[in-house]
Parts: sequence; C-alpha cells; structure tokens
Amino acid sequence: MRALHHPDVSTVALPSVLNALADEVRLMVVRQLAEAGGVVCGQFDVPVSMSTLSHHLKVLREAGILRVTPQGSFRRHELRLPEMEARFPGVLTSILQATP
Amino acid sequence: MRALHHPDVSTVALPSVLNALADEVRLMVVRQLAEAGGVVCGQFDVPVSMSTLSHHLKVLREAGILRVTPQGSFRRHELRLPEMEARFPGVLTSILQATP
DNA sequence: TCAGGATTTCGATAACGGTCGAATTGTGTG
DNA sequence: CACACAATTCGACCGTTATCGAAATCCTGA
Repeated sequence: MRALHHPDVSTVALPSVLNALADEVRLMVVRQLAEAGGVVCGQFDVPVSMSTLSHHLKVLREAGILRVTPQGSFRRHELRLPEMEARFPGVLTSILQATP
Repeated sequence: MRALHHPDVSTVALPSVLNALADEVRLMVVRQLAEAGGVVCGQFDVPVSMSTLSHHLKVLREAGILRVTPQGSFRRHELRLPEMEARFPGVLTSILQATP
C-alpha cells in the first residue's frame, strides 16, 4: 500500500490544527479515536459516506492529529497525542475533555 | 448605537469556537486582546481592510469569544475569558499559550 | 491469478467564507 | 444642522471545502 504522508508536528501551524478540529464529523472521529485507541476506517460511527470519511481522515492526518498504519488490507488510525501535546500543550487534550 | 448580540456561552458549540479560532487574522486579534485587554476596533494591527476586520470581529463575537461595549463613537473589545474558561476549560487558554 | 472487500481518488456540485470597495449607520462636535 | 470620524453592512468576486457516487487502487485468500 502506498506510503502515506505524515507531517512532522513541528511544521504544522496552529490554525491548521484548529481548522481540522472545527468540524463536527472530524470531532466525532477524534473522540472515537481517543476512546478506542486504534480504529479501522470502516468502524467509525459517522453520518457520512465512506469517501467523505476518507477525506476527513486525510484532513486530520495532514494536520498531524492522527497517524495511519496499514495492517493488511485495513488501515489503523490512532491519535498522535504525545506529539501534539508537546507541540501545542493542552490544546488537543482540553478539546477532548470539552466533549462528551 | 444598535444593541450587539452576545450569545450565552452555554449555547455556543465547540466547533463554532474552534472555527472562529482557526483563522490567522482572528488569532492575531485574540492575541492582541489577551495582551492589551480592551482594544478599540481601529487599533488592531492586522493586515486586512477595516470591513474585513469587522467581519472577523463578528465571527469571534458570535462564537462567544469576545464582548463589544460601545464607548462613545468607539467600540471596546475584550475577551470573555472567564466565561469561555468555564464552558470549555483550558481550550482558549491553551490556544493563547501556544502562540508567541 | 482471480475475486472480493477495504479504502482512496476522481469528477462534479453546491455551499461556505475571506476579501475588498462602496454605501450606510451611528456618535460626537462645531 | 452639517460635518467628520468610527465601525458595520452590502454586494460582488473567487478560492476553498464538504459531500456524494463511480471508478481506481491495494491487499488477502482461494
């Protein structure tokens, strides 16, 4: 499977991160990742089509918020929580805590 | 001067707040407010026209992030920091600290 | 190698959002 | 009242983005 690009978190800008999180669907994704750890693409519970979900995952990935690791024919998604915490301390964690 | 609408912070949604902060110009505005306390519209240091600035201030106001109080023919802007902190603890403060 | 499932990419569409200049509103002052 | 000034609103333009279905890509197992 083709190599996916994951930006170095030191190069991502704060507006990019906030923009990635300023979407209800993407917030749902991030919440579910925070709860479940690694989640496979088809297991997200979101009210959009598969192609749209793929688009949202790409936005989150390019903002440095999640990492994608191929596992067989699946792809495992997980938050880059430690890295984000080091880059923007408290931002992602407080956003996660501000949601039910 | 016409009464400006300020939403009850308990009614604003997290995506609205994040969306309001996911813009470089609006982040500049928020930073300058955090430093200077109350700032009059014409004194913001931003690289956009007055009408565009007014638009950004409206977005921030409707997201519950700042309050506008008329003072003569000027308008004073200030962060609603305590209220935002109570509603989304750590979100606004961590974003402020994540910027120079 | 072929079939099938998982995910992404492509192409199209519609809505949103940042931007500006011009016009408008509101406030204080002469 | 008339004027100047501060700020908003309006109308338009244009790039961005959320969305979908269809097609393409990638992997596994028979």
